[in-house]
Amino acid sequence: MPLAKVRNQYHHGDLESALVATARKLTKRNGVEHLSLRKVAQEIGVSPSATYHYFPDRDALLAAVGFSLFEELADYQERELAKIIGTTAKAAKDRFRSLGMTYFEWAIKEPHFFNLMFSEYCLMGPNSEHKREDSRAYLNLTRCLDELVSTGSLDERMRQHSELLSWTVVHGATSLIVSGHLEQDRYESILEDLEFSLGIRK
Amino acid sequence: MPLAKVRNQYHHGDLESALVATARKLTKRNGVEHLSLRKVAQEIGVSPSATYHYFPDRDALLAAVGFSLFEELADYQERELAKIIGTTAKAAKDRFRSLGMTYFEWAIKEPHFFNLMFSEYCLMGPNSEHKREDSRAYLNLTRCLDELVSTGSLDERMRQHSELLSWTVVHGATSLIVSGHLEQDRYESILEDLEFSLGIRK
DNA sequence: CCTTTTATCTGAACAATGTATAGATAATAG
DNA sequence: CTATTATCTATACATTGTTCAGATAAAAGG
Repeated sequence: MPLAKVRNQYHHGDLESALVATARKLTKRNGVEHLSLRKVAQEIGVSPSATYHYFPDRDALLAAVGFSLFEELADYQERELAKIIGTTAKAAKDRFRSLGMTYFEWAIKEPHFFNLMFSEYCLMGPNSEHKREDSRAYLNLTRCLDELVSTGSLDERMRQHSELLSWTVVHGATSLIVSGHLEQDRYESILEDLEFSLGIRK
Repeated sequence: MPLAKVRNQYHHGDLESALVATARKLTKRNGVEHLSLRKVAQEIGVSPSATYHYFPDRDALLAAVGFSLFEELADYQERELAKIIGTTAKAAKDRFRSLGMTYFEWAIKEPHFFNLMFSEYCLMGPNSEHKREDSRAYLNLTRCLDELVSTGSLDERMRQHSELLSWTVVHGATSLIVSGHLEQDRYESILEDLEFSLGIRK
């Protein structure tokens, strides 16, 4: 049974994970466009050609990193969501706010990650297995909106409009701020504008 | 007086414009990450080093292309806006809808352009001369919202919330669709959701 | 245990890239 | 007509992604 052994001079043990992890680290530091396959291999202590046993090319490695980041983001959101307990209207509103804030904070903390996720390396084709409907982040949003309705904070007629609206506002504001087109301190007020327009009053 | 002469074997005449134009063409075809400085020079018929008299590096050329695209987008939006004449409430609503649709259509027609504009090549620092407030696109939006208010289609209390909300929804939905996270045919209904939540009824 | 097979990695090579530097050429100014 | 300046070329270098033949180790079969 192949144990995850430490570096063995020739056989690495778990090179695939090491490639993704190291590519993640270097992307975090220098951004997508400056990630070098050779540097990744060098950092691990392996020859450049070794990578081609696990990824057909550089793009595929970056895509693997990118898609794993969606999971990381969802993990982070769910951790923060879990901190808000209760079934009151206030708790539901806090959770809605939290979903918007965590998306933004996560992107601001690591803008290179955010750029990778929505770059041409992580394009989601029509047959992609990573789609919106399956995504945990989107599921969390729909659940949160349902809570708002059931606690009387969101009008039922607004419910169907609020789903894509919330998502696009949160993503759009984050994208604009990360790319420098919008000041960072505007974000929270945009969330308030969203809640206001959806009829979620304090 | 130096006329814009045709290729003169040695001196080009207007190499700077040619560089931007050719980089634009190749980016449109192959995307940002596959743009090669040498290919740009070759296409023009000039040596690779010649480019460094006008741009310090590849990133600067791409930034020049990117920033010029913001002007192109605004041009397109204004051309379409000019087709809708009149000061009625319906005209104002049509213009609002047009602003959202043209942003999206422009991005869908040339996704490589859209990706460049909001990539790390076109980062807007705090001292950037290309900022939101100056931007024509944003000015058109504010004017359009003022029209909606003055024609009685938008509540004054909603006016202040609608500015950033409209912008982030339009940009966010476009970004998500371009990156494949959202189906293209959802866009128009998102605009309708936005109008509904802002209280702009038909 | 030994041998064969398979998975994993290395080494060397290739073309293409961004970029720096020195020098050539043409336009301009005196 | 000469000197100066702007513009471009030629050459070179390190780095990149990628390929391929072969080396090495692990697994499988006897």
